[in-house]
Amino acid sequence: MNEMKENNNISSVCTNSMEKREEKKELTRTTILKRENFDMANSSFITPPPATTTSDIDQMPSVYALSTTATPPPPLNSIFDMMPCDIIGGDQKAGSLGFIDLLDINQDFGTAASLFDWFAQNPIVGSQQQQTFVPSPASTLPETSEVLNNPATPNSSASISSSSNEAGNDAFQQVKTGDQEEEQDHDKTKKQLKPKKKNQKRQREPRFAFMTKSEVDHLDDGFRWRKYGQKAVKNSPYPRSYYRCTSAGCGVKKRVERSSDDSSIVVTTYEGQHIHPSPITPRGSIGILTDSTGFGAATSSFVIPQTQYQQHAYMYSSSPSLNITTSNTSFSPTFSFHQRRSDSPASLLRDHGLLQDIVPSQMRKEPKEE
DNA sequence: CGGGTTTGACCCGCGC
DNA sequence: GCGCGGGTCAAACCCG
Repeated sequence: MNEMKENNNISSVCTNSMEKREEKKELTRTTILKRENFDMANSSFITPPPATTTSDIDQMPSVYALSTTATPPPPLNSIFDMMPCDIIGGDQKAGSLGFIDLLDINQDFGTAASLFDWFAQNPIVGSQQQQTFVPSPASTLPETSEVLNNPATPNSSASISSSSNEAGNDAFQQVKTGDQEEEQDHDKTKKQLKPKKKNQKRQREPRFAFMTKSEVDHLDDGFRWRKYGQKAVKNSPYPRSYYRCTSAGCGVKKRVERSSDDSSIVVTTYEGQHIHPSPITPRGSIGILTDSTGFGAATSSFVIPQTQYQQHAYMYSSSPSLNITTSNTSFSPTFSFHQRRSDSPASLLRDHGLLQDIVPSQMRKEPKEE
């Protein structure tokens, strides 16, 4: 109970105190993460090496990578090596993010103004499918990466069907086709539908997770969220918070929790797709921006859980001299906090904090427009 | 008073 | 079948 209280305090501080948020904005680094099977319950995917002072924000940029073996994977050689992004498919055991569906991220996000837009434009690749994750010549974590072990999907945007994740894909399709009402009803009349569920496996929308090095639990991503639940996470001193988009008809949810191993890392999981622009921003506030020039800022912290059996984690220092591959299929997963009210703490964050670190300056100058 | 948060209870799926 | 744990509900509470 006391533990819960403490956790609540953590959460409250982060979500309620604008001043605190503003105060901590500089301590925030955001990362989309790429992971195959991240066991959220165990939160074991990150174990910062002792030698590294993860608490020292100034130490960033840094890269977390994982390996199932005791042998540290080779250093990351290109931006692709730490390309983070995943889609977590539906139809999964709640809470356990095993069998995460990966999306072929070797694609051009250029036409998508937001992750959600991108989702809408690109089919999901099921978990049983292959992912062309990192076309990096310096394939890191070869022994651990299912991505690398799996044959790459030649045409990422082609394959949708998934043996085990059709439910998830279907859910996604529903979103794509504007069939949100069913999902909404599914939520709102859940209890009424219970009898049905006996025969019908619960469908989950694709999920997208990213990790943020931040002391702020609930990052302001431009959308308005209502917290509808909080649960203690097994084997973690930190609770998991559940949020739902407050926009009418929008069933997007997100979960926020801290890594038990590294309290400075926040794992945010989005589920579903917004059917509306951000109430604060003209477009979805989370923007995937194509950056063929690489990470100009190169100061982000990339957390890359790589494997299903994460047992070891290694940290690499990413340097500005990263070998950035500049193919037209490359993209830099960055979070773009678009236009917002100038007096909002988020704007401060954008202007002086996180954004500067994670979004190359040129991209900040001209946000994607449609 | 409306909207957001907290929190205990409940539901459900899964593993044993 | 049972227990566990994640996810959700909803009443109570808080706050501006």
